[in-house]
Amino acid sequence: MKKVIIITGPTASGKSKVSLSLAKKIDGEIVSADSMQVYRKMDIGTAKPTKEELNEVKHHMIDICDINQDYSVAQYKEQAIDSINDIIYRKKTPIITGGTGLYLDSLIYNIDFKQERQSNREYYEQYLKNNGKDSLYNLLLQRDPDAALSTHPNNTKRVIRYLDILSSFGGTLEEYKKAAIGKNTDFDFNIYLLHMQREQLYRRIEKRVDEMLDAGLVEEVKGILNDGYSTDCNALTAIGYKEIAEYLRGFCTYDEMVNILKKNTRNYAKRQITWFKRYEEAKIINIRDYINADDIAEFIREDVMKTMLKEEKNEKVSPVAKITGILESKVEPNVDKEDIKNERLSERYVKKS
RNA sequence: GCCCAGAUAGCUCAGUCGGUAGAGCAGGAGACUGAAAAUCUCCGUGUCGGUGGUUCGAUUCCGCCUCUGGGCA
Repeated sequence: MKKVIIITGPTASGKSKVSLSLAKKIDGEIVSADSMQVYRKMDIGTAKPTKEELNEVKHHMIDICDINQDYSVAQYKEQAIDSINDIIYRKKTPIITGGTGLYLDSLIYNIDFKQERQSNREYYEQYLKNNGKDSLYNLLLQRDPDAALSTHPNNTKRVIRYLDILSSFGGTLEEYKKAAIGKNTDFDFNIYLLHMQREQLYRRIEKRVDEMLDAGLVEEVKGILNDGYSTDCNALTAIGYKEIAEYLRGFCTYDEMVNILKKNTRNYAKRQITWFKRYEEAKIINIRDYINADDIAEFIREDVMKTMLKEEKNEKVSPVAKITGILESKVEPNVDKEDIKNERLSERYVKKS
């Protein structure tokens, strides 16, 4: 199977540097998995790689659409898969880097977004305006009770999405999901998750926000707004852009804006961490065990080589080894769920020897 | 030095006509399949500043002390 490396982690954990270093070591190319770096002109606030870095290593899925375009996972998945195949065809290794969990999922689980015909989102948005969220939720409750119970009436965005799926798909949401997933991908993903102490991460985030502001983030946002883009654009709901737009409109002071921006970034990082906890196959790299990004990249390079060797061996000796492996990994019956999770987390930690 | 107002959750504060307390923010946990940097859910025990007194019982009333504001000298 074709080896694909994924490097992820919360915002400001240093993904870009590590992937850049790794790409140079193994003659790889980087495929961004970031819902905001796809937009042109949004450079500072999305922590996009610099021009020099973009020249040093080939990057994909960056600067591919305009701010007023509505981009989505469906498009991302298709384009990213094309890029990955192209990279492999040219005998190079794809390195997927980014923190947008949904985009990563679309690749890892090979989610098929092609089964829907057309969107009725606007219809349901209008319905919500006219009848309120409870009525909207009742609509979903009638059409697919399980789908309704899997979300909350207040989450109107998701309620609308589910109604939209059901209106164009036919079956239940469960059936829709089954149809979309479950197919094997052509790729063998090695997932690396950058991790650090929460306190340290928050300090890094705050420092990076200051650096972005020093680098002229306010000017960047001002420029975008002067170009006539509406703040309703999807792209401009990004952290950094929405807060500064508010500040420029005079809704808060500069200092208030900075604090809100830092807080929103912290909260975002926390949500990302929650998402990544689901990647049980991921190897967790505690950055405190390494000297710098280069050191982490070197570890990943060696680790990928090791897993490739192991897989080769397994293919010759294998089935038995694989089966015993499964038999040995029984779960103790009366251990707390939380304990199992913590145990798994610690098992997944990889340290430099 | 004197007068006044405070001292309650990490922060800002509410409250208990005396029966050991609760909001907002911050923070934590979680969900997530075509907006995802989006959207949404759940989570509040803290010597109620210290110390003595009154009382069956004090964070609440009274005294003293400490600290912080603000005013007068």
